[in-house]
Amino acid sequence: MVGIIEVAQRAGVSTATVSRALNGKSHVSARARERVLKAAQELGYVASSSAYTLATGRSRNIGVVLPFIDRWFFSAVLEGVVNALVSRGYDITLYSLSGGIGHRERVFEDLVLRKRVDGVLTVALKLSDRELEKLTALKKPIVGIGGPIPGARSLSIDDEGAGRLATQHLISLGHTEIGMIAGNPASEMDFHQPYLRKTGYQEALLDANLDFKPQWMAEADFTVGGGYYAAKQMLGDPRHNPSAIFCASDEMGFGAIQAARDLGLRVPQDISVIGLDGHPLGQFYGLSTINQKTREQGEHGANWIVDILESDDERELSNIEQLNTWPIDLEVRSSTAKRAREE
Amino acid sequence: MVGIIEVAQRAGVSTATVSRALNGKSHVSARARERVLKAAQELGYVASSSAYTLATGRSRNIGVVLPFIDRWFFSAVLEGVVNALVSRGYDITLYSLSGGIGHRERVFEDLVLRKRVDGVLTVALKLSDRELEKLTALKKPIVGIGGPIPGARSLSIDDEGAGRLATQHLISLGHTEIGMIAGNPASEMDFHQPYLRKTGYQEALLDANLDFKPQWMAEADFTVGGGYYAAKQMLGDPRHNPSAIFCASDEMGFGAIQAARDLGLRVPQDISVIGLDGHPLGQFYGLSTINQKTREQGEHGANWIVDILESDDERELSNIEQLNTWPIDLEVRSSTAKRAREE
DNA sequence: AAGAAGGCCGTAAACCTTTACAGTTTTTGC
DNA sequence: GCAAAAACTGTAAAGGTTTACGGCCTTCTT
Repeated sequence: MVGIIEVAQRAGVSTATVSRALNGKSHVSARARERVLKAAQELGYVASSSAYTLATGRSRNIGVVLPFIDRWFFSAVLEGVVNALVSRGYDITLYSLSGGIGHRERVFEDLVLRKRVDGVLTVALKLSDRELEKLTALKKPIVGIGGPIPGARSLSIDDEGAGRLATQHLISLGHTEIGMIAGNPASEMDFHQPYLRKTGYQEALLDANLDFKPQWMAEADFTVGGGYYAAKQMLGDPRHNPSAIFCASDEMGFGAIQAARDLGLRVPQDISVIGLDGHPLGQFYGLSTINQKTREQGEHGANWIVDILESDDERELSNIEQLNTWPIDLEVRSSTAKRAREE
Repeated sequence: MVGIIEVAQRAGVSTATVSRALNGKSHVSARARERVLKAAQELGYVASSSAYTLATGRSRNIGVVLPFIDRWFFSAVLEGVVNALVSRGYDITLYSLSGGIGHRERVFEDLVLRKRVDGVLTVALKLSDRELEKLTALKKPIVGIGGPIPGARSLSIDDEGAGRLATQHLISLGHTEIGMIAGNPASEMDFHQPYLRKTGYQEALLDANLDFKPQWMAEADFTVGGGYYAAKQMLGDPRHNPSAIFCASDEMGFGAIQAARDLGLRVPQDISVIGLDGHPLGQFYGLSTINQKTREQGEHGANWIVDILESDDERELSNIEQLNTWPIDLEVRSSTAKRAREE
């Protein structure tokens, strides 16, 4: 195994100089630097990261912990995170909590803490006091994506505002009987996004002095199938079917569109549907949506935590934002249109 | 920061004993072990992983490199990999190549090699000779999922056989005009799955003495939208529209079903569709498919590489399989049925 | 031309653990 | 009860890097 000593010998300098040259530090003459670089290149030398970490206390590694991986939202965030971190020269260590009970505790106690990572990025997780305490005790920066973390920095959309905006879009098209397919408790993330989105919907109705009927509120599990089933029940009942539906996720929106079609309803002539996410399939289905630019959220969160890590200066650090409400876009496509139903 | 020395002092033993006790080695008395465990618990001690790695040369960390993360196949594999590795006490370092050119080289040269990982798991990647050489030179085990790697162990389905089986299923239902939506070169993975699946399809037709028309072969990019567009062209042409279609991915199958419906064709009465993947949405769409049990592939690959790492014995090592063809299941749902078209 | 300043460079300590080896205690067999 | 074997324990080296500190050499100023 080729180590720093071999490089030093070949370049005719000391190991200290090699280290300085390779890490781009100053106090190295141009000539020495060049020789070191050449020697390292020839020997194919790369510094051992464990030795580096041991000596410096930094691992250039961020722990990312998610509840699931194979659901669209999470994999999209992760994609953004990975790209941003690689560009900035950081590794990522991945933890998923989907392995069941016990898993979670193990992740936080054992794995994250062993000085393995410089910082932690959580996605849609509410940390327990104990977990938060452990993390802050180690002075590791934490950034949460997808919900506020008390006592730590976090980045998320305004779920309530998003629900309101989606509903207002439907109202602005003249709809007065507006249904919603919200999340159900079983699928609740740690942050109660479902609840917040529902609140936004209700507020928008209230503001517009519109009726609200309990039959216009259904719950589903954020999946296409769940949305399909819920929409079918709601739209299939001739006594009080709405003329528009707001779905708390795009995937449920896809299901709702399908349900409408299967019931012989045309979208958007007979029924308008709006989702919330910005799922790539939305374009295919023509689903109007609130785009929360998921991948960019991941990128931003990742850059943010690196900014924190690399600002040694205390003053500089305090310039870094503490809380970030991520902007959302209303994207109107072909699944929403002016209300056409005769009274 | 509490280190092994503090634990040793508190337990009244040497650091060597602490290390042995904590790592479950033998040659420690029950009494000493107990005291060490207690002291460690009280102090909240966890060993520094970098020091551990430096001393032992093992990192208990597997590098996983994928071309993309936010596509279904890859995130499903990843989910399986993560679960399996966490259960076995390994961390995972994630590398995605989706960041563009240059990225890939950097990943292999810089990151993977720095003794950061004990082994490498690649998904749907064909390693270049140089990359393979680097890796094997370091004696790091490599396992590839989703295609054979010459000179390394790998795990994949028989893509050709899968294509044949899907086609045979359609033939067995009496179909004689069978189309295929294959992958296009732009979306080709490193392993030419698209090509292999196409070959299987053609062989099945040949075996059954069935006609093949060029109009029955379309290419798409593995997405729902791509499948939709391709199917619409194929099914919309009254001169030679097939009565069944095999799609090289489930997502294209979803698109094909949608295209058929939009053309007024009933699935499966007018047109049968079969996919290949085992995508969770398949159940919703009633899509018949070849299930390749993606997540389990990930789990298996992960366990495999850990088995290799933990078999110190040479003989034991040789008992570990070298190549694995992953079994597939034909899952017949409601999108395929007996040919009903009159001649 | 001498002194000062500052840029370079090397030595060696520090980072924290594991483990070979040697030394000590306990157990076992007779 | 004794010798031999086994089990346990401690000391210290090793693992590969970074970096504080001090010394040396240039270069510039006056």
